[in-house]
Amino acid sequence: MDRKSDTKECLIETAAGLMHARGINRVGVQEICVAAGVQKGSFYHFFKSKNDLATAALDKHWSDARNQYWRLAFGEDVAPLDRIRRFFQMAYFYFKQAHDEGNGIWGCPFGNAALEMANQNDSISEKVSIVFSDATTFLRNAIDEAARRGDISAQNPQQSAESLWAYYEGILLVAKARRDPEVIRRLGAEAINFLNPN
Amino acid sequence: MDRKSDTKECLIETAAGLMHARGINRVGVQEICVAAGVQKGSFYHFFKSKNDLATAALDKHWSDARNQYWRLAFGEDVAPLDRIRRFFQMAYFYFKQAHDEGNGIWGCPFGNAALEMANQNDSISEKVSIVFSDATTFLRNAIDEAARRGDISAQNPQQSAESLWAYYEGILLVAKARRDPEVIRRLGAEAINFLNPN
DNA sequence: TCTTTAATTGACTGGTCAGTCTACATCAGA
DNA sequence: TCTGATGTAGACTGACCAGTCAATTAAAGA
Repeated sequence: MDRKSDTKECLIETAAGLMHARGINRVGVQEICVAAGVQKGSFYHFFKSKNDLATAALDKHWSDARNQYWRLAFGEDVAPLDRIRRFFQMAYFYFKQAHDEGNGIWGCPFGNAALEMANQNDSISEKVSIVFSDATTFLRNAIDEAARRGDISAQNPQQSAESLWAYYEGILLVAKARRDPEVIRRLGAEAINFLNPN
Repeated sequence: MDRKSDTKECLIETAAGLMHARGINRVGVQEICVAAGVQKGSFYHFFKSKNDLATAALDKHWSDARNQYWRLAFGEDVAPLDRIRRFFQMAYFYFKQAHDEGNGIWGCPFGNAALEMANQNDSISEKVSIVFSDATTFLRNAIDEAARRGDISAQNPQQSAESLWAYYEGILLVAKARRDPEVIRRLGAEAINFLNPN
């Protein structure tokens, strides 16, 4: 069934882009259908609701980010603290490029969705929660390894990882609010201070 | 003109509450009017648009928070680093209480508005930007004083202040996403690590 | 009292949007 | 070739919503 996966995949990709750019609530099903070259009837053949599609779009965002972004940043070719530094640098490059190409700063799709849909849609909130945990684990692993090497003395590695994640989300929020990618570069460089490296 | 200020003020207060709880876009003019006991025509007598009211609501949020919250937290009765600690603790108590009363965790009204209205409404974005700068100044002043006292060695106090603010926004975002006020307590306690106190 | 301005009322407009429904097309397997 | 499942098409429904408008009332100054 090529048609099925084509149409469905196309809807998810289109929605992922539009919803990241403008927010879930501010993109219509009609608009997604037109952009994807799909009729409304087909849309509701594959998805039982718009939130269903939004959840699928978040899934796609995460699997993409995980493979093309996180795995690279946290590759074991450099020391663990450098992986964290690289993660924040890559975030800067990514958003700087998007900004220079004329798109605004869209921020973190999961953070955006969390704020937009909190207390409104459970399946999306759950998805965001899972992504947050998954992301924190990447940071946690690097922190653990850094502690094992003696690069830092981590009293509470899990909490440090959660703190770094919150910091990352905060940086993206401020950068989006100020429409200034340099925020990510400047504040991202401070991230490692959190861990009080030796 | 008592009527004028009464009706207008009532609309602003009602809108501030509803919009904080559910987001600007998800509250209708009609709903605000009903909750405030005001007719639609009166609404548009005082405000030229819904965004106009939203901006006024943010103004009220900030003047309230500034007077009842920030001034208290950053009172000079304690050492500057303790003011920052107190600020994060007060945030925890505030959101914990709201959570226990059955309201969800609504997060920071300015961060919420920033993400919701970014690339959509300039007057709201500008307002948020001003509030962010103002908030950062509170943190900046405390950091400067701490550095003067030798409690910390601040190489770049402005950047440290911005980092702390981003961290605060990130904490509230994660707490809202996870619907867990304890996030604010746990991660808030780490905030001061950023400044590498002596 | 008369006049002008401020405030209020609530029906109405035009538009948007999520989701439905019925009819039709395609295709795989029997 | 027939059949049933899968997918496509797009008009339609009903709800909602921001903003308008003409008519009315209240207050304020001369």
